[in-house]
Amino acid sequence: MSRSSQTQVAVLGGLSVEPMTAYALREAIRDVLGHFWSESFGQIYPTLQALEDAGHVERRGGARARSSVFAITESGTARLIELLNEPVQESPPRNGLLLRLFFGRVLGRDRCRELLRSARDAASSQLAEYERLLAGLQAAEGDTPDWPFIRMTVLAGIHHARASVAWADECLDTLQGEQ
Amino acid sequence: MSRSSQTQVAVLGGLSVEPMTAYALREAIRDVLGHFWSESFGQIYPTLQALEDAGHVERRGGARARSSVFAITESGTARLIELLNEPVQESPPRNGLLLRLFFGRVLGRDRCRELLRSARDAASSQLAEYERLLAGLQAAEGDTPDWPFIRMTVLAGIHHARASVAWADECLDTLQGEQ
DNA sequence: CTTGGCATGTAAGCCGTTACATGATTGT
DNA sequence: ACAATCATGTAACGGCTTACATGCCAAG
Repeated sequence: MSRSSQTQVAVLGGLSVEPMTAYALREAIRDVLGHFWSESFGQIYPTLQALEDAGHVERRGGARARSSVFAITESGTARLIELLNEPVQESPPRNGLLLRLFFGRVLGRDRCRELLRSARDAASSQLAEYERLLAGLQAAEGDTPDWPFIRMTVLAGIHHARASVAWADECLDTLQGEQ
Repeated sequence: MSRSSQTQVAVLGGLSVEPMTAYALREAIRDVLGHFWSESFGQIYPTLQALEDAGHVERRGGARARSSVFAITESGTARLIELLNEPVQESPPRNGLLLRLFFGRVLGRDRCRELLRSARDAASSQLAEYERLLAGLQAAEGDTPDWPFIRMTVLAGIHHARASVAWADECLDTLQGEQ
């Protein structure tokens, strides 16, 4: 599954919740999927265009009028289901923090401690943010059929943030006091 | 810090351990950094060339002879330290599994369960692999100055794999029995 | 009447993967 | 001899980000 078809998932999925303008879609992707997904601005418009050409979305309102709203069509829904069923393909790992720590001998223990502390702090505040988000979303969406699925994505963030905090603490322990 | 300078980190860091051929470097990056970093084939050669032009590495053996070994120079070591000290820049998140689960209402509960089970299995076997790796590396590298840092990178894998297993289990619980 | 936010796109350019092309060496 | 592996590159293509370009509308 190429990157562009994953963009189609985000776009069709967004429109499957409700019809909206390209601009609103862009904001929705950033604000709602932002924890685990990103699409750059320059991808969304061409993808919408391609989906319109293929008949998977339709444009309501003049072609260049302000606020032309896109809606998913029946064939678009079928396409979305098809794409969702394609195998998940992971992108190659590229963790800049671990790359630096791996060469910690060269970087120096002190600087490694700094990196770990800031990673710990970042994960810790992210954890707090996810927990707030979970409570907020439960209040807002707790009754919708989407809720159990939305909850999973936030839970993933919580679990990973906790793991990052525990990992950084353990690493800081091993670097403590030595040298 | 652009991607290409992160490639330079991997290349210079690899050569800081010991001089080697481009081919060996490629394998080292894949096998040793593979858990958290990847470089494609077509990046390593041009990067080595650029580093040679800049005087950060030197080529020992004929320009096109077999087994021309690259070694890091003094200025290369300085450059590596400089690069390691640049701020870590995260790549934008793109988690295909969460993207699918988010639209779980469309994908269907059964298929979501399958995705979660296979994610759980993958994380679980990865966890076992990391634990084996940790033991193996401790035996092989336990006495070197690099060991504490190598250990951190494997620990990160262990913590995250455990988090993934716990998360998937929790999600499967919430999907169980309903509907 | 002007600032800021809504809205829609295009284009340049980097980054990176993959496929292709070539040949040497080593083991069988 | 031949296959596998070591070894070194190039080039095309695609994905994605960023910067640019344009204009409407509402509020102050």
